[in-house]
Amino acid sequence: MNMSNSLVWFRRDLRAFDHAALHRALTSSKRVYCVFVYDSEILDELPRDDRRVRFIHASLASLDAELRRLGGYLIVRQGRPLEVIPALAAELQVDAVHVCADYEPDAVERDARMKAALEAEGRQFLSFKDQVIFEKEEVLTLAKGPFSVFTPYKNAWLKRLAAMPETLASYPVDAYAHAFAPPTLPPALPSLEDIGFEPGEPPLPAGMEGAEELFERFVAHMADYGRARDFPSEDGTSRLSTHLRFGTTSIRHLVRTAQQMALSGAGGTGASVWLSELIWRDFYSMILARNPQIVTRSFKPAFDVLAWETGEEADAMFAAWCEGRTGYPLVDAAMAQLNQSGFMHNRLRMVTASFLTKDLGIDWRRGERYFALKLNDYDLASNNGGWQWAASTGCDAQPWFRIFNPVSQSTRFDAQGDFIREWVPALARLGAKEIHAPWLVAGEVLAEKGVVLGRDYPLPIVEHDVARKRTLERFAVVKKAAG
DNA sequence: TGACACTTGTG
DNA sequence: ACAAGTGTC
Repeated sequence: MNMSNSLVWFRRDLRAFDHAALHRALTSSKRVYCVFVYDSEILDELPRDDRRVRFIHASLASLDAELRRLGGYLIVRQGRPLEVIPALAAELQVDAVHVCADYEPDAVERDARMKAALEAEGRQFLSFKDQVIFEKEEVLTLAKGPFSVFTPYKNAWLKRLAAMPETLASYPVDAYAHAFAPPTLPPALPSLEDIGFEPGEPPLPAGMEGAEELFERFVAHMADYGRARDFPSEDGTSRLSTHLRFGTTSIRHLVRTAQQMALSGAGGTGASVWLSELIWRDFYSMILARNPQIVTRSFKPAFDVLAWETGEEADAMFAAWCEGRTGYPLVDAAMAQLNQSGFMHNRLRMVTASFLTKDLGIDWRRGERYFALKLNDYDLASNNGGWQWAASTGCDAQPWFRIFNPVSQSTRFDAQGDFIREWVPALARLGAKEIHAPWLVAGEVLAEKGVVLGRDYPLPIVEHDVARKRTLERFAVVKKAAG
């Protein structure tokens, strides 16, 4: 016992099991307090019906309930963390503030300032790896350098994990629960209204129970994941991204399960395909941690010379993309899914990102910001990585001359048109033959099914084959510089 | 974690 | 015609 009082500051780790900071605090202190701060600087920017705030709010209730079951409780404050945390640390007379490390550039800077502020008052700021399996220095090339291509990174990652299986060990909480500072008052978490938001339900099952419910359902379908994950109408993905974003589940728990299922054969090939997706998450986290400039610049600097479309017409095109009015049914269905639910299937993130950057010639940063505003699972590292991948400006990017055809993506991955019909009601009566490219269908046939293009559904705002040629020209200027 | 233009091979 | 294969962007 080297400390009397400790404070665990929860950020994107909203759970009370397998938790690095909580485990360390409980095993090193006599009394452990827990706090979450609604960061007013972040909240002020959000719409009053923000789905993620609802998710956080519901997840905090789950976290507080579990902490109380264990004998502790959650303190919830609102304000600027750099003011709230040091003040609370002084009020509770803690020796240390424990956190799980956050690798986003803004968080890294905030935590550095927090550490300085706390140390100036004689307190420690202790940060622990929790939200990734391997941090940026842990998976390196033979020459001890960074990877920038996924496949060799993945191979080295798997090798490293095989050499250090203890990396997946849980950080137990319940066995050390005696160290929780007991609650002095009954639960009194702030309501959504209290923090200035409209009341409402979270967009998906929230909290630790929500994560486990989704995971159990997914595990039962793991064997088919490799195939089903590519078809947006099948709902074959885990849907755990939001839980990974807010730490209502544990990455070690997920990787452990995926690995066991892959080794035992219980998950077919699906388990190892899904494990790859979890490795992508570590990969992009590492890429961002090592290259914080990619938030605003291309990973490959040569691509910063690209002349993206700007001006009024581009703005109108961008608005049409945001609102799902491009005239390409799969793109519009995907944007409707995003706008109405806060989720977008991964296949469609690629399709819509390719459409914005390669068909409309609009800067990937504008699309990245729009996704940041809308996605429940928004994670800077993965979102930036995905956008730069699609725009061909990133590490391990698709070659710039690979341009998705929005119609063939539609016929391949939504062959029957089921996904489009679900999200674009105007096209609900069209058959599989007509729905992918309605502008190619005779007007009388469309009219029979209640569709007049330009009235009930837009004409395409751009011709794909023309746009494709423009994009090849746009990128030709960096052809030599970037290989 | 493509698509396209163009070729050759089949009928 | 049209599938299948190949080089190119």
